[in-house]
Amino acid sequence: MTEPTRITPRTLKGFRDWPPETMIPRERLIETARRVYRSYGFSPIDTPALEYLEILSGKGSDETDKQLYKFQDHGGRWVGMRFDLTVPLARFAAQHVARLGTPLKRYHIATVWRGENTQRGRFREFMQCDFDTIGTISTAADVETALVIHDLMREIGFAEFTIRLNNRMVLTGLLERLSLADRAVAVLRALDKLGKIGPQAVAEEMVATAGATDEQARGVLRLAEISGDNDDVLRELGKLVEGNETGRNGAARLREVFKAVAAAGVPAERLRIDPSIARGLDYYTGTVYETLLDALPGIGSVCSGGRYDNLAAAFTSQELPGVGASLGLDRLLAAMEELGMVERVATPAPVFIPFFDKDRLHDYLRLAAALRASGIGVELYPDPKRLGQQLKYADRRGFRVALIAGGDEFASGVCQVKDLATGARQDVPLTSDAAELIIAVRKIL
RNA sequence: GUGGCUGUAGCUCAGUUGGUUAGAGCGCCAGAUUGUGGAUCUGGAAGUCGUGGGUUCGAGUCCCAUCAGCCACCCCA
Repeated sequence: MTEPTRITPRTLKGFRDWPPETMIPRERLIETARRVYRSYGFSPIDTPALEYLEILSGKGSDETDKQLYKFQDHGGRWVGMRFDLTVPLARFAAQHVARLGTPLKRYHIATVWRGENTQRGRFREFMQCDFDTIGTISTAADVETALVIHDLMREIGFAEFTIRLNNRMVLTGLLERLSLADRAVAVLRALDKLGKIGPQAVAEEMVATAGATDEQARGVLRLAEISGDNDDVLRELGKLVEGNETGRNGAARLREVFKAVAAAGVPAERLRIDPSIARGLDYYTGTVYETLLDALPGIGSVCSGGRYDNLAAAFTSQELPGVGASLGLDRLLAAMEELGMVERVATPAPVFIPFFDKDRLHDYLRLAAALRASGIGVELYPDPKRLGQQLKYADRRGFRVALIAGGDEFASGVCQVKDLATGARQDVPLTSDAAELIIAVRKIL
């Protein structure tokens, strides 16, 4: 026998494996997102990972085109892997909205791919959890979007986070007043960096890359000088866009959204009107959202989104306004891990049955089946090894309860219920339906 | 894509101006303890020093390339 040539097992840059101890919390996060979305009436959809290249390219900024994974398929078609869930939604809506009707509320939890350089909390393959409301321009939908973000974060277990709100129309209005509207993209891109590089550097960038005058740059940066609580900011903002129709509407809408979100019970300290956030994506036109973790702002926004006037203009003449946001699941998970919020459990089932007596396999199988029938997850150890070893295994994996039954127990018709956290044991009568056992186990769980 | 830092056992790391058979802690496996885990003790397995070249009598150590991770730019979840 010659030694076979082995291939080094490895994963691509920016792509990762998910062993049980990371996949279990990841699935838990997905379940939470689903539950919250559904509670607001959003319905699930899915779309293909691969789309015709023409569907995907040219939809975001020129950057997204560069990051797009693209290739020719076996039939010579140019195809691309989706880099977000919004463009596929636009295509989906254009194709199906006639049948589905509006408002169309959908959520979409799926993997996306971006061929960009990796960093902490930044991968080439990652999961997004999008939710959008399409076909309405009502402020109610903007408000609901913020409420969903809030519920989502709270349900996931974050107490301290900040949803930053702005409205693109405020910025547009301001830029119109300053005669900078034609250079909006470059100006807003610079402005977006305010928190990171400071007003001085932002002004320099505006002059350098957007061709703004010093005076124009100063004008934009008056946004940054606004301080105080949310009400103060709103008031100042109003003054700044005075006399400009778009800006006034934007400020009014921002105020409306903010008031309604606060009225719906979101604590004021979770909300922050921030006139400097622009969001890079060009298609946002109204309210924009960004969510930062107070304990880890450096990892970036974990849930971002906004309102767009016309999502599917590239695909249909039908106007489809909408609003939505995207939870960056893998980034959030990376943050939670860093903050020690991820409990390392390697078993999804809470109950462990050691294979104690090698002649009692059938009894153990029946016992396990009875508990599963009542909705309790059970793992039966596959080998009749020493009990100590089996319990050690159960301990390592994080099982909560062990059901121990050997010759003594079977002889007296009981089963030992052991709480693995406390070590407490108790004998419970073993019946064919295991009713008392189930009650005893439930008490511990 | 550009620039900087890093890469030794499953994990965290040590490894002297290049010099014999590359070490530790934790973890893992076994035993002490043939029916009870988390503690202790004893023993054990495990590394082509990221990978491929080069310099050298000799490379974990120096040089180059490459792959991967982290950081910055850029952009974003």
